[in-house]
Amino acid sequence: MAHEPRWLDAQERQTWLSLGAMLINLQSALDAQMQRDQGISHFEYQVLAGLSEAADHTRRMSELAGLANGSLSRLSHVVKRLERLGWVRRLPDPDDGRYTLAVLTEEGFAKVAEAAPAHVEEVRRLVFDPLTRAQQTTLRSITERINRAVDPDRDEPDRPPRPPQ
Amino acid sequence: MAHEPRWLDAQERQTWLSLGAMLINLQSALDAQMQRDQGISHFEYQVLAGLSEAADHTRRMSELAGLANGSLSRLSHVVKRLERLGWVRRLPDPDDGRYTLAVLTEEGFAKVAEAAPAHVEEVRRLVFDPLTRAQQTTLRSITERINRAVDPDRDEPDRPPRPPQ
DNA sequence: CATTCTAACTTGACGCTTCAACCCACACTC
DNA sequence: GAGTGTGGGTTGAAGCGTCAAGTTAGAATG
Repeated sequence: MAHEPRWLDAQERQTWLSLGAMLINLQSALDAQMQRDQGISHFEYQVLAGLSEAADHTRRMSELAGLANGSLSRLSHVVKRLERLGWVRRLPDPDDGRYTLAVLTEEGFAKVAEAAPAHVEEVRRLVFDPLTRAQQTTLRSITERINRAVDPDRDEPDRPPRPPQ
Repeated sequence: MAHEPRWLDAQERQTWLSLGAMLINLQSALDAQMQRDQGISHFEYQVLAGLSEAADHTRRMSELAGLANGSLSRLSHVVKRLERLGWVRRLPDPDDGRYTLAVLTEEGFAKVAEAAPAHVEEVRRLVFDPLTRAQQTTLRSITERINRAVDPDRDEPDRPPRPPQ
């Protein structure tokens, strides 16, 4: 038999409602800005940006999917579109034919460069500017904790891997 | 001519990456739990829960859409499905025929009651348990600030409306 | 009381994401 | 080196959300 559930109290309830709203609305705001200004989705931007930050503008598909927080299947469909648009090329990894490498083209890089300034500006406006420095710091810690609860196998970037026992 | 964009520094970048990941992964975790245990989406649950919390298990469609953070169009499609499943009924508001009232049925209420315990448990596990009390408090404040930045016309619940000048 | 306006809601089509099935390259085993 | 396993990637179909267009009820205007 199950225990009586630990219902949320009034405080927690408000916090949860507010977080739930943010989950939806922040996403759609970022998507709307990117769609309006650049005609691409926020996810497509993340893919292009992920490539532009790689040393040779090249990444494995699986690596890219992780960066953009999407499934491999979703990425595959999206990269097919981006390839049709001439912003990305795909080729099998010469070192290991199981991997596929996605490479940013010149035109693709130009697109990211064009989109980036308005995007950071929007992130600043919606996320950082409304918060105090202390809140920004706490936000990082909060999101890292929640991310670990959601996916314990996840390794936060820039955090040294815990040494094996 | 545009100013040089205020790029994110290393700190901010990590915070933003972590928040972006949470935006996606928390949502999909909640969705996955609800789909697995109850065969419905998290959004559908929110709709049913929104009705179950109303005095007479009845709400206007537009009110419901706001509660569940979805468009009216999306809600209309979803309620059609919930109606087919026998969990919700729709009728025009007798007081004002422009509104549509959605009413939770007995079966619909039973469904929410069945789904609710595991849902709160999941919310606790993923959101509240990993955080300190102080972080929980700060989280509310952070999400409210971001929500206001995203949509300035939004009125946070349980916050007295600012008196007109 | 006719006209116009506004806002709530619905609908269908289109586009995107998911899901399951599949293919393929390499590793591992015997 | 044949057989099996594993994991990366792709594909097509099915389902869901969005968008634009349409419908309707009531308010506002004359």
